[in-house]
Amino acid sequence: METRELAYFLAVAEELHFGRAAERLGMAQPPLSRAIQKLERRLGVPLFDRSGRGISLTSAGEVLAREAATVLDAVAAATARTRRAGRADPRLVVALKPGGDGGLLPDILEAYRAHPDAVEVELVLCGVAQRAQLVRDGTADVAFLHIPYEELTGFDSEPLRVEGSVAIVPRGHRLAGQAFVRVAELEADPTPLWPRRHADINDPATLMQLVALGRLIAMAPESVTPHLRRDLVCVPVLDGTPTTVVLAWPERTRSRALAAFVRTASAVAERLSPAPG
Amino acid sequence: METRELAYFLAVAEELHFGRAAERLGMAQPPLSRAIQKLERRLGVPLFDRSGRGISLTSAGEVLAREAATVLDAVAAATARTRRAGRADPRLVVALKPGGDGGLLPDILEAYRAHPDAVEVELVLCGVAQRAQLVRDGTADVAFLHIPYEELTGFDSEPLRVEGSVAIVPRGHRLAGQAFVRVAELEADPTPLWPRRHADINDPATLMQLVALGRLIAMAPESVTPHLRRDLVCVPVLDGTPTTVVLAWPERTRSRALAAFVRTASAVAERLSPAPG
DNA sequence: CATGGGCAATACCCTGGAGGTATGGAGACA
DNA sequence: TGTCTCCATACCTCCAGGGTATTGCCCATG
Repeated sequence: METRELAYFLAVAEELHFGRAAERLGMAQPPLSRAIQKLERRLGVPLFDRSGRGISLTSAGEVLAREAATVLDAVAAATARTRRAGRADPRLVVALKPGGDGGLLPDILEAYRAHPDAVEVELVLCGVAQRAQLVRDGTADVAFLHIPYEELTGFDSEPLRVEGSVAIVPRGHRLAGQAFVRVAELEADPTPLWPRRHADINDPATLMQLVALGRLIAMAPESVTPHLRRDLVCVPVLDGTPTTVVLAWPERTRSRALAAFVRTASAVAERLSPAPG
Repeated sequence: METRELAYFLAVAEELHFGRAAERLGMAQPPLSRAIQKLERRLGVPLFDRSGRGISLTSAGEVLAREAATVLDAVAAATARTRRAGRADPRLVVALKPGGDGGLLPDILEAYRAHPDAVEVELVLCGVAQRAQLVRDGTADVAFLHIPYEELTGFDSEPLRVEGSVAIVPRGHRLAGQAFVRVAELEADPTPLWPRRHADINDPATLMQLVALGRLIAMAPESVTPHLRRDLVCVPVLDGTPTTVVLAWPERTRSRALAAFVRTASAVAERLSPAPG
């Protein structure tokens, strides 16, 4: 099976219409029909039900749609990773969201620089959704992810640090003076608790603004504390879900530079915090 | 990048010789050379060092070799899974080694049969090395694996049961009467302890024969006990590494039949043992 | 029931590129 | 320096993948 055929198939599977799929692929409909027929003949299995008006995926077709997407992702990642490995200056691309390193990054970078296998480190600061994607598609080598907020499917990983939860409230807030709170207290408050009820806010600045205005109370890993606006304060949440900061990289990857980075990061995390993972 | 090109590249990367690679691929050397050149041009990156006598992989080439293997495995798996999904009678193929189900399989099968999404279950009994491979390459849907003896890389999994370790010794052995032993005692014994020092024995019959002859002491999960030869006995190892029996299936897979099987197995395991995972 | 429209399949042609053969050319080693 | 090895280049062939024109089938609609 050639990747071209898989791309053709996936286009038809998504459009469920040979004509539109062909247009999307920049080709005519008949060769596309033939390519799919050929694929079906080779696999010995029908992929589409063509019963009159419109087509639909057979169960085999549904399986192949999934698999084809996997393969095409892997091919795209292979291209990106190979290209990057071929650049003259070897670099390690690290993806993280601002403040998403649990405060460990400066020490990790300093310790890593001393390592014999170390290469230049490039930091990519990005939003929450892109981070894992950047590693999956080969743009980045490794990312700081937060469990349980992000999926580790398809990654190898190394836990670095476990963080407790804090509630973020305006400086003058009723809870601001307390030594700690519990989740139940926060939920009892008339102010909505993020991310329990407002999972659709993805921009931290917006979120913090809403907190400052008293429209929300936010819960976050304790490492956000140093980066917080001055008009907000943190209160530890005793029974909040702990967050684990992990380094995640693609399975089967084992460049010396990456291995050194992971080992350094792990050592730094262990040195800086009593109980890592 | 077409899969054909990746296969070509991988052949050359493995042989490190265009002539031999071409022979292996059943083609002439010049078109192979050209195909690789084209690939290098498209990627914008040299994949081989061609400095006189012999060739070698560049660092980009090493990356692509890994990635190409991943892609080709994914393509092979896609073919196998699609073909199997297209067969008239839907089946769930379960791979396990004899006795590798932790004694759970009969109950799981019985419970599964009652499930609305259940399909015919086909059991593939196989050796330890093939089990994960069968799932990876799409021949099987799901396998019973043993942690930490087997890698879960690339799989989703569900832990079913945690088992203690037992030492296997001949019936008349010095340790046979004891209520339990510790690893240190076993290591102190002049008889070599498997798998610590004899990891190269893969055939259980051979292994058991060696144990019966007093040439080895074997450590294994406790669920081997019912299948043991009558001339051997088990002694619990108090501080032996516990084994977790898990169900493992390919990431991103979610057929109804498989989901039903996993959920059933998990429920059965929870019912039969106090503390699963 | 007849007709028209939408859409995939078929028929037929054409071109680019994959593959083959012959040969060149650059190191390595005697 | 000559020769051997092995990859690259030159040149040719042919087929597979792509295009255009058309048919065939199903369904909707009057």
